[in-house]
Amino acid sequence: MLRTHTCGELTKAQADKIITLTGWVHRRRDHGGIIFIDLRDKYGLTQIKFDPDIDKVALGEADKLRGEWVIKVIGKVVARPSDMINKKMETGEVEVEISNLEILNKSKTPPFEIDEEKAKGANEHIRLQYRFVDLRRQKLQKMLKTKDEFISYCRDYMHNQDFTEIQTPILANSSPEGARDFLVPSRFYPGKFFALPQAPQQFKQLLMVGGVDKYFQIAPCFRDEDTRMDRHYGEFYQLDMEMSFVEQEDIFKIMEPLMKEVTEKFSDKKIVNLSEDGRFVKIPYREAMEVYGTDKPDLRFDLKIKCVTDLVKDCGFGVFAGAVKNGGIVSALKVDGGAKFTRKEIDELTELAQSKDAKGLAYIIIKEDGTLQSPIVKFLGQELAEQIMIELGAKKGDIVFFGADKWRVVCESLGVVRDKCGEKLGLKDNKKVAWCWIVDFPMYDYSEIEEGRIDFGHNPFSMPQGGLKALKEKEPFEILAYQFDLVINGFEASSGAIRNHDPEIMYEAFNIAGYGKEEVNKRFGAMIKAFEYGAPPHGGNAPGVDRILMVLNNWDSIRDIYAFPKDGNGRDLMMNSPEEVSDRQLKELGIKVKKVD
RNA sequence: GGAGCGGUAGUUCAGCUGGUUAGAAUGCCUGCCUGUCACGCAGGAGGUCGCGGGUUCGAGUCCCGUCCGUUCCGCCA
Repeated sequence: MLRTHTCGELTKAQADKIITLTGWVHRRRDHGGIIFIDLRDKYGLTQIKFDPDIDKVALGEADKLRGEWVIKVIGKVVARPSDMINKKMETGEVEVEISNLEILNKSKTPPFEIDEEKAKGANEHIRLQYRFVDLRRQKLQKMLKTKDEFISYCRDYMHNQDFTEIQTPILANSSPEGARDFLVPSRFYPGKFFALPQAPQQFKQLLMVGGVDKYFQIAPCFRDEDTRMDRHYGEFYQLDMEMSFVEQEDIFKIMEPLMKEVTEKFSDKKIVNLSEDGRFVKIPYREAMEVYGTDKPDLRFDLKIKCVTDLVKDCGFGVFAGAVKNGGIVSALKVDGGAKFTRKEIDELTELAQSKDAKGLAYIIIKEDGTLQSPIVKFLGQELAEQIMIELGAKKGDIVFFGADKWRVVCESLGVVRDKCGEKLGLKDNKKVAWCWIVDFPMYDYSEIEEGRIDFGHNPFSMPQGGLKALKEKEPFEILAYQFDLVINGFEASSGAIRNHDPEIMYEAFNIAGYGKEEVNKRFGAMIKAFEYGAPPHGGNAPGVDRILMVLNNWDSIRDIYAFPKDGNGRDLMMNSPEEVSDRQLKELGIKVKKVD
């Protein structure tokens, strides 16, 4: 080792020892006759000092030291007198009087400062270009460590539950998950392509057929979709797991203790909103949509949407009565203390609702004197308006928002309004974690692409509740699936399902969505074939490692959780990828690139 | 693909209804300083105000176009 100690460990216990430290020049305070330098490494900061005029030979260019130079120093640990102890510093009760200095590497001045306070202001674009410098920041060092401990904790837990970690192929084939694939051209078979897995879905199910019984993997997943604050471009990691001979509840019972433990271990948050028996709350999809306006509700706060269709279906207000007449619904969201919203704030909420296709956002404010202020009361009539307020339990100082439209539009538009109000009123308490399961997702949904077509609601491999009988007898949109999501503070942490392991049910399920037998055989041949050879009932899920860590640690962006993240536009600014490749490589793969200007 | 916001010193930003030589903080460079710890003090360098066009006596500021960044929607577990 080049060093005897790290910059984070010296205390007065080592006083008078001769030691060697290495690290980066973090900060320099030059007093002429004495120079102080905070030397930094992963472990902390230690103040070293020297008189640049003494022993010029041993100290060499000590007086030229600049920020981020890498140095090695030999010196004596000195206990500081009591009035010079720096309590803000872990190593503040000592300093090192150096007698020898070696410059291991010089550094240009980085384009931003490493100092935690100053660095966080710097533009992400430039920090990503210099990620190797940015990683020196304490926050990112901590992130790498936390992520390592988190993954290691999950591994231990799964192993203790008798799960086997198995690596599934990275070079796989295009899958039906719904996202855009990353394609990898095949050299042996020009014109054919591998796809990077969007999830190891098919492989893990095949492992169940293979008798593995309990599988897990910290699995890389690849999706070529646009980024978001909680969606990293290209690749992300899931704690992917699957088990045989289980029902939905068995999966919950494996996952819940782990999620509780990691919440306690990796955050300073308190778990709220558990059900009476200490379990995670389960909310059916339909209820989640109607009450919270989303399938990933933030349950840290209690704002609820209530259906008022029956109250207003015959009222004189055309917007409400008309919506009901057209088969839609009318719902209301009471926001306690929302009367203080300004006109501008209400306009912003209206725009938000409109982003989910609402035509507008009606509201009634109950002023402090008890009168109702609203553009719609004159249409509703005073009596009905008051009746609605009573029904909702609205009081002075509250505001009530209304949605009147098709079911989905009403739910989703009031859902985004609910979420925004929670944020505006400070109800999203960072000291709380609200986990919940969303269960009973519909098996099918209307296609958004093609009018009148039936599409899979979520994952096509889920088992329909009621099995083949339900598929044959029920209206497609009435059929529920053993399909569930795990939600944390308004973020989807995981989705999972009991799978469809029966070829006959599988063909029928796909048939309803308009896929013939041949097409199913062609696209999922391996799975169907495997299911014809004794597939056990099985199910599983796959919590997103990065996203859960992001929520637990209050990190603002999923990009904070990666050592080398892509930027918001899917580029690696440091490595400059993606990049053009040589003509030779393209030729070998039989690929011609059309130049786009 | 659509919408909002933004682009001024290495970095983070200010710059009003258009008006002399475009500022601050921090960083950087030089000098002084033996107790600082976000050291201090004095001095200095550093700008094609993203780019192109227009309006105007005059544009960082107004208008149009364009590029880039960012967040959201679409998309996506």
